[in-house]
This record gives sequence, C-alpha cells and structure tokens, in this order.
Amino acid sequence: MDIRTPFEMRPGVPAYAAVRDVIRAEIMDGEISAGARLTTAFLVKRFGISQMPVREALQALEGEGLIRILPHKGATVLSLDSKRVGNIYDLRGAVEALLVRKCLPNITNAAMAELSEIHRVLKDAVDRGEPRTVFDLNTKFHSLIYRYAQNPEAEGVYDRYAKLLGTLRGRYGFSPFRMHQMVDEHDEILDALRRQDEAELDVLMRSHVEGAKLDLVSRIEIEEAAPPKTGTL
Amino acid sequence: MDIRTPFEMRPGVPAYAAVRDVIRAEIMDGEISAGARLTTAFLVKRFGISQMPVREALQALEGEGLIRILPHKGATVLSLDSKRVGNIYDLRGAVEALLVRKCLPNITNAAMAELSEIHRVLKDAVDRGEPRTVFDLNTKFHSLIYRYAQNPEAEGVYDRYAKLLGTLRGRYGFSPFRMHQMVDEHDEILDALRRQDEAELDVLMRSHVEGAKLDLVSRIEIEEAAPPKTGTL
DNA sequence: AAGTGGTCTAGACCACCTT
DNA sequence: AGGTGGTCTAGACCACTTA
Repeated sequence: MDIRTPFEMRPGVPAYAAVRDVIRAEIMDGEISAGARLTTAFLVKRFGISQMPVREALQALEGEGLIRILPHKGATVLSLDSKRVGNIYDLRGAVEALLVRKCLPNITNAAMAELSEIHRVLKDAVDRGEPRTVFDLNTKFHSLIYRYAQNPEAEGVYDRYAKLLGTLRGRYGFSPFRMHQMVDEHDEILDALRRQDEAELDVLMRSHVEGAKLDLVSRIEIEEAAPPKTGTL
Repeated sequence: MDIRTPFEMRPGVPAYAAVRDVIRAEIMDGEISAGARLTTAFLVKRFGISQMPVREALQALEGEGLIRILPHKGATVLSLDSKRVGNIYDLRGAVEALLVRKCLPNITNAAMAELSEIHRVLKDAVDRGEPRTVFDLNTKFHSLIYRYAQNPEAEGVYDRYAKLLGTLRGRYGFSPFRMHQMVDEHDEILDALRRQDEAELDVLMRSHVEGAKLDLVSRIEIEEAAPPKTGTL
C-alpha cells in the first residue's frame, strides 16, 4: 500500500488520533477492504511512529466497530456489508424506540417547540433537495428527543454507530422517496409526542428506523450486486 | 489508600489486565466509591508499573462503563446507583426483545430441546434455593437464544453489561419471588418460541427484563436508603 | 506560571502461533 | 525454533487546566 496522504504530524493532534482518522477514512472509502490485515509493523513503518500510538489507534478503531483485533493474530478490517448495516439499524431501532418512550416524562414544551422548528427547516431542505442538510437536521431532531430520556447508556449505543452510518449516508444518500417518507414519519412522531402516546411512539419509531434501514440497505445491496470498481474478474 | 491486595505480577497476565482487574474488583466491592478520582500518578506508584499499562487499564475500565475519563481531568469512578442500574436494564430489555424476535427464523429444534433442558435444571435450582446456579443457568438460557439472532452488534450490547450486572446480582441475589417469577416467564417464552409468536415474544421479553430490573433495583434502593457501612454521619 | 494529565520513543523482552 | 504480535520501561516532552 502506498502512502496517499503524506502523513505529517500536526501540533495538538496526538499521533494515535491522526493515524486512527487516516485509517478510518481509508476503511470507509473502501480503500482498505474488508478482511484486510492491519499489522502493527507495517503501520509503524508507514506512519513513521512507534508501536504504542499505532496500537492505541487500532484499539480505538476496534471500539468503533471498524476492525477486529484477535489476540496474537492482529487486526482485520470488518465488512460494512448490507447484512451488518441491517444489524446495526435493527439495534438502533430497538434503542431509539426505548429512548423516545423514556423521554415522555421529561420532555419540555420548549423542546417540543424546538423540534417543530427543526422539522420545519428539514421539510424545506427536502423540498430543495439537499440531502446533506436533511441528514444533519434528522440527526439533530433525534438527538434532541433522546437527550430527554436521561439514559446515557442507551444514548451511547445510539451515538456509537452515528458517525459510521453518517459516513455511509454521505456516500449513498437518501432516495427522494425516503426523504418524503421521513418527513411524514417525523410528523407522526411529533404528534404522538404531543399526545404522550407511549405505545404509538414505540411502533412509530421502530418503523421509522426500519424505513431508514431499508433505504440504505437496498442501496448497498445494489452496489454489492454490481461493484462500482472491482468486479469479480 | 492502602495496598490490600499485595500486587504481584503473574506470568502470562499482562500488567494492564492485572491492574484493570484489581481496580474493577475494588470498584464493584464499593471499596473505591463513586466520584473517586483515579490518578495515573497514584496508580503508577501503587502498582509499581509505568504509565502506559495504567492508562490502558483505565481505558479498558472506561469501555466497561465503570469509570469516566475526561480529557486533561483524569478518571473518575461512575456510580452504580439504582438509577443507572435501571437504565442499563432498560437498555437490555430493548436489546433482548430485539434478539429474541430476530432468533425466530434461525433457531433450531436442537436448540429448543437444549433450552427445555436448561429450563428444567433451572427449576430444580430454584426449588433447592441456589441463587448462584439460578443466575448461571438464566444467563445460559438467554445467551443460547440470542446466539441465533445472528446480530453480533446487539449481542455485544447484551454482553457488555453482563459481567457488571452479574457481579451486582452476586452481591444482592434474587428474591425468592423473583426466582419463581423467572421460571414462569421462561415457561411463557419457551411456549411463544415454539409458536413462533414474534409479537408475544416482544412483550414477554420486555416484561421479563423489567421484572429482573425491579427486583435488583428495589434491593439497591433499600441499601441506598440505609447504607450498610458508611452512614450520613 | 505551575501543576497535572497525556503522549511519544526506542529498545527490550515476553507470549503465542506456526513451522 | 522462528516469527509475529503484544507489552513494558524510563525518561522526555507537550498540552491543557487552574491559579
């Protein structure tokens, strides 16, 4: 592997963080493909740093679910195929349904007003066809709700895969259908929040996340069926 | 703090793992109380090792949810109060309901037979009043089901807090009522599994975990109201 | 500015997997 | 037994918080 990004230390950025970010980007870009082995020795040479920061970078990436470190076998890159992304969405669906239910006793009127405002701006972004803005506002909408659940453990699970799924969304985008569906579902969620309808919120949030899952997974599956660059030559 | 457990390296056990285990045990025993600050400098002196393994031990404990490391502020011990334990159970309930639903397409007849057998032995342990065996068999029962969900991410969340809650159970035990309730609920879960009743399993598993939560949380709350050793003198 | 916390290196050594 | 991977030390230096 060549050194595309000529690696240079920036002051204030620890080596392990810089290396972690470079490797993460390369995995997400598919430049390092699933199953590839990341050996410490190679990375030490490539980045010109010592073993400890390399090891910390790898441990961080394992924590993010991008690689797996097997004792005395080294690190291998995990796949982000449709199956795994589907699993992550299933997990998120369960957790988000919990979070939205648990926010009910705590959510304030002011928060509801803020949600409505986010929702309004999100609708505009959908109408103008700005998927990046849609993604950001969607994240904001959900995070705001979950903050009121007062369950940091569950929020942590939600956050854990946020960046990962966000990057995938950046690559695959939303279908126009999905963006409109999202708006409708947010409408229903807002309404159920106002009515404090716990059972309904549970159902709504699950199908909301299921909708997001289907949209992204189907796009990944299309690519899996017909790889963009490397064919099965 | 004194050095209760005279720390000595065992061959084959890395220093960071040994230190991590000692600190974990002390936190779980309540010997290091919530809010306590764990400074690297102190631990370096106490265990007679260098900074790197101490740091790794702390990072591992942060991953386990026992401490929190704030940048340039050091590590503080998180509390395992009833609120937090309740949160963890809520998270587990959501995830376990997901796992039991997702196992339906994959679970085998042989697995069902094994579950019935575990269930039978568990009932005996309840009748003989052996909470430790009950705990182990309950864990086995659940883990076996979840293996068939084929969702490593969700299983990971389940596993993440397993040791933590297990240790708390070891301290607080089960109420006799809870043990009998558990058996009944396992009965119903087995039945719903046989019928492949997804919606019913969702409901059953949530209330099953909720039952476990109430039992443990109430026991913790009793202790919080009347601390066993240190009073509010 | 001082103090604390965080990170890095270079080299050494140990442990486990593969011959 | 050799090779790879994993871990440790000792000291140095940098970065952030606090006064």
